[in-house]
Amino acid sequence: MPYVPTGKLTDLPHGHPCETCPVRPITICRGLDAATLAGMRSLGTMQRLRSEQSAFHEGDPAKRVFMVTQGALKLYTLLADGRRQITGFMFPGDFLGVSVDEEYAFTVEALKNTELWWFSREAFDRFVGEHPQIERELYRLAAHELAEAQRQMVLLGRKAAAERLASFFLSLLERTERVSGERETSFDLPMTRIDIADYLGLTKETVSRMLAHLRSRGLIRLQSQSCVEVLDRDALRGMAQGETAEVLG
Amino acid sequence: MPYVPTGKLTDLPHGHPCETCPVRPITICRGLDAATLAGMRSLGTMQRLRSEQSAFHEGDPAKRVFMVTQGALKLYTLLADGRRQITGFMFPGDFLGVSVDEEYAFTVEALKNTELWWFSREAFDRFVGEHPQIERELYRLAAHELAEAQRQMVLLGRKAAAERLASFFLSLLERTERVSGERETSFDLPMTRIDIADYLGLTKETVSRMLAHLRSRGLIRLQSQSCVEVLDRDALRGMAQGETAEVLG
DNA sequence: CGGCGGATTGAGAAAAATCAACTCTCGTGG
DNA sequence: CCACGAGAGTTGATTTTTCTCAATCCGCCG
Repeated sequence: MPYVPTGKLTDLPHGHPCETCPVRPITICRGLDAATLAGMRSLGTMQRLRSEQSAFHEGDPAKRVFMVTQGALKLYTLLADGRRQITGFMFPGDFLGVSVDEEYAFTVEALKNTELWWFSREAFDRFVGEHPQIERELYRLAAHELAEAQRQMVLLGRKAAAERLASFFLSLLERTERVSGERETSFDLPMTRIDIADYLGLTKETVSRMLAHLRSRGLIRLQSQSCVEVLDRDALRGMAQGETAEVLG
Repeated sequence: MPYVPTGKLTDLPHGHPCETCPVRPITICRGLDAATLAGMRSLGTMQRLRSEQSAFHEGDPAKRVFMVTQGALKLYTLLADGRRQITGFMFPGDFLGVSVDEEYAFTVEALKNTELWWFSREAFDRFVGEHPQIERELYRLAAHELAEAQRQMVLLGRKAAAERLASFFLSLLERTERVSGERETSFDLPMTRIDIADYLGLTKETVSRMLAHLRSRGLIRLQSQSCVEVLDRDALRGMAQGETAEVLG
């Protein structure tokens, strides 16, 4: 029976302990067994990034693939006048295999101190050639990414500001649960309000206001500026899915 | 040297004559050679759809994969209250291999009379198992799709209405050129204004207004309601990339 | 020729962006 | 240990963009 990603860690084919992120564009983050990952790592070079340092920039020749082992990163694209769209975040266990173009189509920048491993494209291609089962896995994972990308298109194209934030929070909560393997009621926000805004297609002010709105409705509580507690998960999900006709009330 | 999709038909690895679409989410449309396609077709069943008929609906069990041979289709997702996001269009040569989930995450509906071939997932999996080189090709094509999806996120998250329309038109023009293999100055719009709006995250009225705006600026001309002639390609590209600070002038 | 649906245009409303002021946090140094 | 300051975050007022609602136009098919 073919492996079908469902977003639940327990459904992974090999039970690899690496966690998953709900929001990743060209990143591939799961489904490789420990031996495979060890093999990949033996080809790789470890690199530490301090907060705000970049692994690479949009337009750099795409010579490397990456795997995150610690920390968190954001992926973004800039328009000519500086407008920025964050297309995803990366967390430990996420893999970035941009075997698509000559140049990176986006910039990858650390949200905090981060450790990652990189491999040359050639070494990676050789490795994949020697491990054919990876091929299919990569395809399935890429297809899973595509489904995520579609969800993000729905969010950006059709959801109201409060719905976007609710969706984002739900994704982060579910990711936290996949990592811990337990039911969770709170999660961490390793990114700034501006980063959230640039991911959700909003401004930092709107993010702030919608945060206040979700709070005043009793859906969430801020344990700190970067820790969100979910008080009413069903209502949050309802809002994320656009069930709430009157978003502001 | 690994095959790297660049969007140009001449760069395809096998020179398969099937065309490409600029806008496709989980669709995979190129890179398979004629013999492979013939093999796939021998497994498949031909199906004709009349305009507005669906190949399948969001939530249907995902038992089939598809290949388009004639016509055009739209892929969309609905929110609870009926808001719709079109995540892509499919054209002849496009392949839809949703080997991701138990259920389709979107609806596929014909824009006009359309001919497609479907295969059961099992038959397709078997076929791919017998043709391992397809595996890698599928991964590369999916990665290419992901890059497209990212571009669409930038469009939906950060571009103004006129810029979205300009980007869309440029994509369609470039696709038309890839199909014909020649420089083109006009292209067809097989979808309604509402479809365009739902693809660009706008309303039909805004699409209409921005169309008028591009026209009044001399960037395009409407040969008919569904045929756009590009008069100033550079200006259109400039607008698509967000170079125009004053979008309305 | 008539009518229907798609497309356009206009006026007003709503959502979010922008601009501006202020507050809170947190790290640093006295 | 506490005061300070810088940057992040919040809140408010206003503007802009896009949406919504409504009227009309147009093209196409019967």
